[in-house]
Amino acid sequence: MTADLRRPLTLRDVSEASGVSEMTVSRVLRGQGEVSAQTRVRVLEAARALGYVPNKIAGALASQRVNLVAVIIPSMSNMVFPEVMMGISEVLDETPLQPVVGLSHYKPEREEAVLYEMLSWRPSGVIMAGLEHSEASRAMMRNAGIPIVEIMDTDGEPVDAMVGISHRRAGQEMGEAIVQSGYKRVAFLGTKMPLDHRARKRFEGFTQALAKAGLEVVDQEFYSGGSGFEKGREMTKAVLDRTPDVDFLYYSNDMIGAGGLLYCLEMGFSVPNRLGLAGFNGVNLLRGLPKHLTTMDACRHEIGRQAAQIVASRTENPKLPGGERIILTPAITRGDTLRVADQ
Amino acid sequence: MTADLRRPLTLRDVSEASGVSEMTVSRVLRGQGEVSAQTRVRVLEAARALGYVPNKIAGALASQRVNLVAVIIPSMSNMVFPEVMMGISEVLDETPLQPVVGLSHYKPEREEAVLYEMLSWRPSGVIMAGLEHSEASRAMMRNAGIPIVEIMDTDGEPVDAMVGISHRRAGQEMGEAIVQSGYKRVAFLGTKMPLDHRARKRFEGFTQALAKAGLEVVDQEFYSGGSGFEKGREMTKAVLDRTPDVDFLYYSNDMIGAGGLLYCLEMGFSVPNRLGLAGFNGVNLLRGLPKHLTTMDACRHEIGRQAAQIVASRTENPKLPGGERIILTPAITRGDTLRVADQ
DNA sequence: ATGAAAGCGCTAACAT
DNA sequence: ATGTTAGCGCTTTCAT
Repeated sequence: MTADLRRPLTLRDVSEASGVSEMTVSRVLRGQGEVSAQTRVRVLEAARALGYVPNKIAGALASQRVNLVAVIIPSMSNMVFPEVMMGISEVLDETPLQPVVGLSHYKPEREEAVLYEMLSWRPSGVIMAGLEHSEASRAMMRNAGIPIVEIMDTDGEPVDAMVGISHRRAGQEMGEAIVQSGYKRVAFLGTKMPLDHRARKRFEGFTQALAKAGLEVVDQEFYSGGSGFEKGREMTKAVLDRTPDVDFLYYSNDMIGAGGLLYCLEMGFSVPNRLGLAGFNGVNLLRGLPKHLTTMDACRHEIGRQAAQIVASRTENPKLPGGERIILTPAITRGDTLRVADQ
Repeated sequence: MTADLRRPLTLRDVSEASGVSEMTVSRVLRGQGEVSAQTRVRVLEAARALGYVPNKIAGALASQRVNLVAVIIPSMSNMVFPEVMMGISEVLDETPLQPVVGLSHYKPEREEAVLYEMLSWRPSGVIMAGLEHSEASRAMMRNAGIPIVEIMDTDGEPVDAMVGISHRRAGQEMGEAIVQSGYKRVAFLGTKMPLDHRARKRFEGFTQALAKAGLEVVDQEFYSGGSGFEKGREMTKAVLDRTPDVDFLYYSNDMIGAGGLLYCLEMGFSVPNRLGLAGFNGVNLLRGLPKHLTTMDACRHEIGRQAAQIVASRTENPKLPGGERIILTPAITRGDTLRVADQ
């Protein structure tokens, strides 16, 4: 059935096989324009028989339309971005748009290279994690002439639209909850800040909330590299050895928080009375630990949905004004590792 | 600096701004062909000043070359594929090739649609998870005229190249190790089989190994949906309630295995003496649990590297024969949840 | 309802 | 070292 030439098939091949003009074949294959039922069938059969796969490169060049949305995120391996992706996919699945993912590995220069590469394919929109980018990246986004949505973080100025939560506020709220619960000797455990702006902002909001209550972080421990349980254990041990009278551990993500929690339970600490813990992210993978870690949902799924929705709407109706600002409000999941407020 | 027209910039704009022909501008921007240092500088400056981003669509159409590698995997959310992706990226980063990921969500019809979509962009190669595909998918891959590498699994016939491990053999070896250790009443906990061919093959190899020792699986429990600790706990509880005298639990992945392990320890079972456990995958995220789960490394990183290497080599040298078959051999990580052989 | 011509923005191949 | 010409495989636009 399949003609075996060592040349990719073109519309012309389908046209010849079906005896219908290239133009009409194109119309059938795109399901666009008036075509008689009869010719439609002839074309479809010929295309299937030949095993024709349209060349979107030529199509895109001719139509000046590319149904791709560039999604640029730091990493896929830490459980937060896959959930954002799901939200994006859910919404784009209802449209002709398709997400294409690029990874920056938290490096601005890599982010810039990925952005350049993706823009060179002329996507319909860009969804980009974070608000901190190289000046060149910002310039590219400003000049791209397509919807740009910066996601996750809202503490700063987007190039165009933004969807996210205030990480400063998130840190603040957790700090306040901890103060409310009567903890006094609080430690922070997290990623090395320069690498992760959102963690830094949470830390800033957090220390600010403590300061309001006259408290300071009594110890801190930073790491870089993948976050697993073991990292959480090690860091927790380090803090507890160094500062035995600490009474609260605030982790910059749930994964290290969970590792820390397991360590504390093993060491026989009474959680949350002698020692409280909290993480960040609401990783539901972790439900099933001996105790539920207190955490805060970062609204990742909803962020993905809203960002995709903005790109979809603006693609469908390019006259829309742009500059959307959607600030979601995360809530604390109290879990079992923060004692109830003591007044 | 940046000219502000509402039309995407073209090579011609850079050509006019620099007073150099389009062709030479193209050569400079691609770093190809002899160009005097002087004109190179003029072109580069003009391009940067304008904020020109090349149009790869036009470039690809003209050159008939697309430096994209289609990677089609079931999902990103279960920790096994991100590691494969890292292996792929590591190798492709040394080449002009770029991975583009598509997700099948374990559905053959979705896989087919994603493949069609990706092939329509005329990638340089395809890396596809698994050996089981719809007939139409196999036909597309056969006719694509580019390197096709099927990964993860080697129990079957690939369209072109394959890189992976034998999951049947992996199940067998774990079964043999369990028998060796003297366990007699073994249960299996895993995904619903039709959804996951590799889990099914492990199960088949596993039961076969038990059968050789005159044993049968005494209970089994299946689930669908995301694998988290909680699923593992629930399934484990179900099995232990139903079959209290079970002495070994074999899980189809480490995530549910870890949930099960936590449950067993909480319930006070003596692990690995009264009750042994094993998982599959070697998720190093999980190091840091109270006990190391016995598991088997699926060589995911190496699979990614080798697959990418095949695509890279064949892209660089299209005359290579193809049909590569790379079968990796996973090893058991004994951990703390399988008692030592008792002869 | 169908077709013919022109051209999308680049690069291969061939001048010079 | 640089320029010219002719497409790449489609879709847009305009005829019929």
